[in-house]
Amino acid sequence: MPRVSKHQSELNRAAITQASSRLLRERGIVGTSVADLMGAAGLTHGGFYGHFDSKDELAAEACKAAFAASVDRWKKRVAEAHDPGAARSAIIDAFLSVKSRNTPGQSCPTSTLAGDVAREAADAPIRAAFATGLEDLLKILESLQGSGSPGIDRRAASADLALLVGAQVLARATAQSPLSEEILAAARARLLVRGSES
Amino acid sequence: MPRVSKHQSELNRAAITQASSRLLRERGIVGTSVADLMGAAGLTHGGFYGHFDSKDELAAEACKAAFAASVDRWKKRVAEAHDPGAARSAIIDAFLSVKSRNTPGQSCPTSTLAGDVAREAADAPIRAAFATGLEDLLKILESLQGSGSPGIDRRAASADLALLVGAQVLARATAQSPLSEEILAAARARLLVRGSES
DNA sequence: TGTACATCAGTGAACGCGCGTTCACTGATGTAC
DNA sequence: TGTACATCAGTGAACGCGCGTTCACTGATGTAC
Repeated sequence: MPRVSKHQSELNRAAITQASSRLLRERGIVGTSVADLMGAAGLTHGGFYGHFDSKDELAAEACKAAFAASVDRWKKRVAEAHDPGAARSAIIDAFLSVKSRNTPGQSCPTSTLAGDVAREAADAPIRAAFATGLEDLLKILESLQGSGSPGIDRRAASADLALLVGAQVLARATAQSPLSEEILAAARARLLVRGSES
Repeated sequence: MPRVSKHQSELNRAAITQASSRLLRERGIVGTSVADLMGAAGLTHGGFYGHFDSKDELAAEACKAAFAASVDRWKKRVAEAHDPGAARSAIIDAFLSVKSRNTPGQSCPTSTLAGDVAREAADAPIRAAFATGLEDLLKILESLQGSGSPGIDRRAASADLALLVGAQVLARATAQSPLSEEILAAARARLLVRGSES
């Protein structure tokens, strides 16, 4: 059934972006085909280039969407928490949860896409999307540190995020082994000890 | 020139494993073809299945080789250092160096292969190789913590490794941005402050 | 030590398949009157 | 409001290409005598 309404076409584009945001996190950029992405949005592959210039461009859009979802989740946790330290703890607990480890398609793109982005060309559009999204998340984490010094807060946020990402990446790579939950627990312990210190 | 001596054949197999160890870290498992791997070892693709049962099996061998190189490097640093704390610092400095960021093919597989391994099937042979290699590195890091408690040393080593891996993975994904070296420096600072505390 | 020949490491063409991208086509949408 | 028709979102076949794997072949290796 060809020619769909303008409104429906916009919904279709959004469906492609959302489905891609999930699938690319689950299977990686190289591991997912355009036909897979279109199929997950309920469409056939031929219509793809009516919405996007290339797979690379879609990957960047999907990356942006994934970061936007993480930013929303983090901001919601900040709004719901009694104080910055509690918000930071809530973000850490959710990030390092076994549920998050088992559902990469819903999880933070910092952990699920970093390895893919690292192998993209220097001018690949997803690189800019990744760096911008990472900066957004860093700013939120920075606001929850409370050392009194912007420079110290910034460094603390960067180290927090690196520890979160490394733990989840290693936990997923060792998911069949006891090492996996051991690493999540160790990272959580170090992050929360630091949190109560400051 | 067909039929090569038994000795040469063993050298060829080792060359395939070594070249693959580098290429798979640089370009990823899905991003590298069997022809690429054989070509890098100076051979043509047809002979591949005389040495390995499948690309998956080679990937596991290449992963083992990469971990063996890391273990050797870490042990060398331990042997050369005046005390465990200095060895830990030397390992951290090397792991988080810009040189290591820019040469993923020579760097620790924990940071370069974790994302790929996370997407492999539960029974893929590289998963077992990765978990075993990770355990070997953890044991070395554990021996350098010096808290006096094996449980605390173990958790500290796991958190150290997660922070190292996360920082390097994020640094590579943001290599075109100032964020990259900022993250490496923040991780280094947190790890070395902790080191001087204990 | 020298010869005859079976073995088998490596080659390169070929297998079926899926990739990203293009394009002629279809027919409902949406606009001009 | 109703009709005529140009537009264009989506379809599915096709493009050239590279993938992992197989296989008939080659000729140096290595063994049996």
